[in-house]
Amino acid sequence: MKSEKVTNEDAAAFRRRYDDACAAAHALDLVGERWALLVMRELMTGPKRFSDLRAGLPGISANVLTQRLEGLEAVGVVERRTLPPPASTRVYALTPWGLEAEPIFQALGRWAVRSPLHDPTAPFSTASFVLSLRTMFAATRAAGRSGRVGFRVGRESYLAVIGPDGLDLQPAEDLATADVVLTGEARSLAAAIYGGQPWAELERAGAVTITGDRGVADWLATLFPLPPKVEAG
Amino acid sequence: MKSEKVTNEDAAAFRRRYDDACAAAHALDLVGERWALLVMRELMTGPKRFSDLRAGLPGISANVLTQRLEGLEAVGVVERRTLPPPASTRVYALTPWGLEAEPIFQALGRWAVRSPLHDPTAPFSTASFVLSLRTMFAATRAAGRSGRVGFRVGRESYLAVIGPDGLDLQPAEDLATADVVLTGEARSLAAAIYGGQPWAELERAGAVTITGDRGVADWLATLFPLPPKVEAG
DNA sequence: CTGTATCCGTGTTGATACTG
DNA sequence: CAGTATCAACACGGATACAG
Repeated sequence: MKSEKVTNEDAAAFRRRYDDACAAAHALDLVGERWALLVMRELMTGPKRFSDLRAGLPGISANVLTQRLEGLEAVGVVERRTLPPPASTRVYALTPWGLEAEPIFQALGRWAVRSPLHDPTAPFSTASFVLSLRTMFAATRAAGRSGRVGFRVGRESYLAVIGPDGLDLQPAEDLATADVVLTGEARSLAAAIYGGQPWAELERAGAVTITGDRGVADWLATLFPLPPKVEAG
Repeated sequence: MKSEKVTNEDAAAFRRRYDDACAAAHALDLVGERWALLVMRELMTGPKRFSDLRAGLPGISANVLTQRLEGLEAVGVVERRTLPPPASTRVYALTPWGLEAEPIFQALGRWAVRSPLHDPTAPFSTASFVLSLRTMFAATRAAGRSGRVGFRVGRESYLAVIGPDGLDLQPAEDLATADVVLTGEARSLAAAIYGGQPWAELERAGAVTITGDRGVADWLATLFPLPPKVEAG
């Protein structure tokens, strides 16, 4: 019934657009709907299935996720893929242009992390954690030293390569080349990296497992400083 | 009547918040509602009155603008001020932290300007124009040369100082120190600076008036390159 | 003249239940 | 697992009336 009356997808995607030539306003036409940017955030670290997206987006309902994926696909930000057999699963991925939206998340995150109302105890998806590391890395703190840190969060794993060119943090199946591998929930890893909680404490609590060079883990926890909070309103 | 039932402003501002520790998600809790970021955009170039905001936001209704201003004030992004007599007008201004949100607009704008669906013929507010110049300035194109360009758009005026430190573009009442002053609608100025339309053509059409060194105006129009469009979906 | 509050039609959002 | 259908609540936007 809906598809009978709508002549093209653009009309559906732009039901309520801003009438504004400003490119930032256009960005909000494209990805300003509720949940749209968070769907993109989940896809920034790689293709995901429908249910993986739901898992990383606490509170989204299935129909809204469907609508957002359709809308993002219509404007060229997301594409559907079907994995080759034997998986044959349908996944959603960002297009190359969608991938270029990462600076938007960095700007939003850097700004909002100063908010006095920010609640860091809420659910924290793996994609958020990975993006936050890429956002908050302070190259000046690394001071020429280099290292390789593996992360295992849930079923996903990532490798962070810190060197003279900064931080390169990407999904990686093989963490054998890492100096140290940190295993745990995103929230626990964040507690050490952002909250200053000692690794040993998290290990005792069973929240984190460290394999390899603990010195590198301690060093890592000094590389992601948070800016000071704004005075509460 | 509203304030009788609502215990605090946070409840009103967060009726529909994401349950997510990600700072970018929190940013959307703060400023992700429809119109909120565009209200901030209008305030990025300085305090404005209610009716000025409406003028720069085609399509917003008075009650929605009131709601957004209340919400942004509640979270510490906007503050009300009353100008000293004899003006005694109430204006809205960004707080220092609100002003720090400019990188968000730059990231959004830089990303969306590549969109094949972007319509540059829509209304273009003065604030958008000024922000777009700050966003798109390419320091490498200036190549060591310096200059001072005044802009008069409607009743507002701005001074752009281009030098070794890049571009500094701020509101300024006195444009006497400018090498050249460009007067016209934002859209006309953008046609030359972004669209490559010759100044002379715009002058003949009565859309732009140039006072001073035309060579500086021509040079200016080379300093704001737009990235290539993405292939249409 | 500058905002603010209220009513109301319309469309979007989100929870539950359900189907391929 | 991957979505669709239905429905209630609420947000948006227009008009209008009101307050400083």
